[in-house]
Amino acid sequence: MPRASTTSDAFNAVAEPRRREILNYLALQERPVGDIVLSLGLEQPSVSKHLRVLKDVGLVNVRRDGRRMLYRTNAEAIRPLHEWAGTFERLWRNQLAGVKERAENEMKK
Amino acid sequence: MPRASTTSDAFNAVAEPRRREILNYLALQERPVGDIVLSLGLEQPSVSKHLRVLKDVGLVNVRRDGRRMLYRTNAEAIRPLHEWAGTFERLWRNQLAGVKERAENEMKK
DNA sequence: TTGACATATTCCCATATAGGAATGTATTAT
DNA sequence: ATAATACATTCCTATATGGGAATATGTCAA
Repeated sequence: MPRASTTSDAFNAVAEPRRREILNYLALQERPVGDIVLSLGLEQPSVSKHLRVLKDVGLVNVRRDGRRMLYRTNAEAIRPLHEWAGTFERLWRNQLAGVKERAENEMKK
Repeated sequence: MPRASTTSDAFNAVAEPRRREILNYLALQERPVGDIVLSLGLEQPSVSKHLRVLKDVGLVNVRRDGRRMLYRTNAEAIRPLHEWAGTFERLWRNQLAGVKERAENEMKK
């Protein structure tokens, strides 16, 4: 069995660095495809394909404006990721505290 | 060019659902491989392979205990994910506020 | 209508999977 | 030394991928 499809969920979709860049870029304003192409320096078909994946998992919304398509990040779809990662927050705080404490004890010697 | 390797970074590594389950399971205590096999109901080689990926990207730590290997989640390595997703937090808050407001305006009509 | 513009899709290909089965390696017990 | 235990690795295969190139689709302008 190969890897799960990139369109199977947000986790798989954002595994690709360019798609994360696109989401960053589209976070604050909706933008036409051409702007993404220019700003991120990717080929147009490549951008369209990435947008397709992002749209399929609901990470971006689209609307037509004349002959342009305006895309925008749907932040809500990123939330599950943030929440899953957030369940470990306590742990890294404690782990860091432990490291710090050990370092301080080391100083006292 | 195919997809980036699962071991290329934490984002790719956690795209696989079973690996997220393993990280959840190993979050609070270190555990031997056999426990993971029993608890998650996966085949042993499969678990070993997933652990290899997680170890390669630093998402778990290992130590030997006799003939067992004790694995534990390294929460610190999950942080970048949490932080990247967190940059969108404002947005989904605003977007939700917008939805709520629109709904309330609708009620007033 | 024809052409230009903006975006999407298709085709081709090398590559990295995840699972299953089988086997290898390290460590302890007898 | 030998067996048993606990993991790790290898081999196999079907499949989804991302990039490049070419082409298709849709919309506006003249």
